[in-house]
Parts: sequence; C-alpha cells; structure tokens
Amino acid sequence: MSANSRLTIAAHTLAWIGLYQRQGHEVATSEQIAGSANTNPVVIRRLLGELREAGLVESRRGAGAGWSLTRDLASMTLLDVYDAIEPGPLFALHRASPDEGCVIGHGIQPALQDVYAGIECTVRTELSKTTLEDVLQAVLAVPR
Amino acid sequence: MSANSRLTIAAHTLAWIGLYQRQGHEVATSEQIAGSANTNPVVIRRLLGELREAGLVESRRGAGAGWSLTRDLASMTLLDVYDAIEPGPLFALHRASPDEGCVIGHGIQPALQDVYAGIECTVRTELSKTTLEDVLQAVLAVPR
DNA sequence: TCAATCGTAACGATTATGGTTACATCCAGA
DNA sequence: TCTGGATGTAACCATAATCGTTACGATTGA
Repeated sequence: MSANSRLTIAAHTLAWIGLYQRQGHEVATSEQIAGSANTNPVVIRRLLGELREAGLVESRRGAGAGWSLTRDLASMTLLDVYDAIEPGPLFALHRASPDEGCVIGHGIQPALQDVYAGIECTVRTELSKTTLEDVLQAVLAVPR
Repeated sequence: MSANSRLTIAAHTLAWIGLYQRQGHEVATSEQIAGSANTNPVVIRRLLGELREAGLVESRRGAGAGWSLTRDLASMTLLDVYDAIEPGPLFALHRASPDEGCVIGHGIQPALQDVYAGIECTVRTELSKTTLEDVLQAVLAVPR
C-alpha cells in the first residue's frame, strides 16, 4: 500500500453522508458507507471516530443509529479533515541523530526543518482552499 | 518510522559531498557520509545509486574509489533530488475501487485527483525553489 | 598482488495501514 | 421489558515501505 488513502476515504465518507442527508435521511451507517467505498465498516467507523473527535460528525447509538454531519459541507475544508486524521509530517528528519561533531551533521536538521515547514504550510493552504461542498459538487459533475 | 527521511538523507549526503569537495578532496566514501548521517554505509550507497541514475553524482570503483558531484550544488534543487528518489504520490486514492453504481463512488476519484494534482504541483514548485547550495549555506549558518 | 571501496543480494526489524472477526454496549420501538 | 440493529473497540493478521545489517563478488589504483 504505502501512501495515505485515509484522506480519500474520509472525503468520500463525508461527501456520502452529506448527499445522503440532502436526500432526506437523518443518519448514515458505517455499513452503507463501506459499501460505497468498497472497504470494511470497521475501517469507516475508525475513521469516523477521528472525525467525531474533531467535531465534524456525530454519532447516535442504539436502534436507528448512525452518523450525521455537525455542520454544512460548505464550512468544512480538506484541511479540517487532514488535521482530524492527523497524518505525520510530510518529510521526516533523520531517524537517528546525525553526528553533531560534523558541520553538516550539526546544521542539517535546522536547515531542512525550515524548508519542510514552508512546504507543509503551502500544502495546508492548498487544502484549506477546497471545501467538502466543492468536492461533492465536483463528484456530481462527473459524467456517468 | 513512517514518514520519508529519504529526502533528508539525500540532502545531507549531497551537502556533505559538496563541502568535502570544496575542501579539496576528490571523492567521498559512503562510509564517511554514513558516519556523519549516523546510518549504515549500505543505506548511503543505495541512495547514491538512485542519485547517480538521475545524473546528480557519479562513482568510481576500485582503490581510491568514492562519490563525486556531477555539477555544482547551486544547480541542483530539492525537486531534482525528490524526483531522483521517486517517492509515490503524496495522497493515494482508494486501495480498492469504490462502487461505480453509487454516485459518490463513481465520481470521487476524478474529483479528488484534480485536487491532489494541484497540491503536488505546488509542492514541486516549492521544492524547486531551494537549491542544495541554499541548503549548504543554511547549514553553515547554524551557530555552533 | 593487495587493500579499499563500490554494487548488490539477502534477511530481519519496525512501522503504518487496513481488512477481518468478535463481542460488549447502547437504545428506539414493539 | 425485550430485542434487533448499530456503534465502539480490541485483537489479530496481511501487506508494504523503510532501514539496518551482514556478506560477498567486482573493480581498480598503487
């Protein structure tokens, strides 16, 4: 596998719930979403649990249980989702500390940290430009 | 581990070779670099092999062997390095195809692909703004 | 020839992701 | 009060990427 499909599954999930609610339903179940995303309901529940901690969705238990959005898709950006599922940094530094006695080893981490921080910042800015409503509209615009 | 430290190790390696050559040495060995980066020489050789395929470094075998840059650090950007070590996409789509019979399942991949492509584009642009010479200068500017 | 270094295969450890099963918990509605 | 359906979560396994390590053949200047 390797790369993160978590943001993809999360966006899929939120768009699905949003459309389902727009069709008049109150709550969506993890099983329905898993069917659409072609994965396991537990995977969806795990992910939705993280989105709930971030305040993007809420769940009801018991009979007639399921998941619903806490606010409109237009007020959720991909950055909100990204932060909710807390991926690690895009680029990591050395896994073992470099040799501090070496000029390069001493200065490389602060130097790269600055560069990496700048890149993460632009990625976050880009993510914040797309709302889940944008995603849903783009989905609906795809020709059959 | 999780995140990629490959770009970090590659930048460390190139900066190290660049500084070493600037000090009058012809070639650097994987063992020297591994000492500075606190890793194993084989890890460095593997990485340098990929950089060589991209034309950034060259190697000499036999006695007095080692690695040298093919061009100045000022003409190498982090994007060159990034492309050389070929990381996968930043964000992946679904690992299993979503349900094409579902409106969301049908349109979600094209919709997200556009967003992801835009983000990768900005990341690449950012990476291309920093040369390895910039990195080396930033390293040397770190106070002891 | 020899010593140093690359080139590379092979194997194991660690980690992230995610698929699956299982089961306790909860609660609206009969 | 029961019960069915769904959540909440633990547990385990599979897969894959990265990395550390050992080992050894290939190369080549001295």
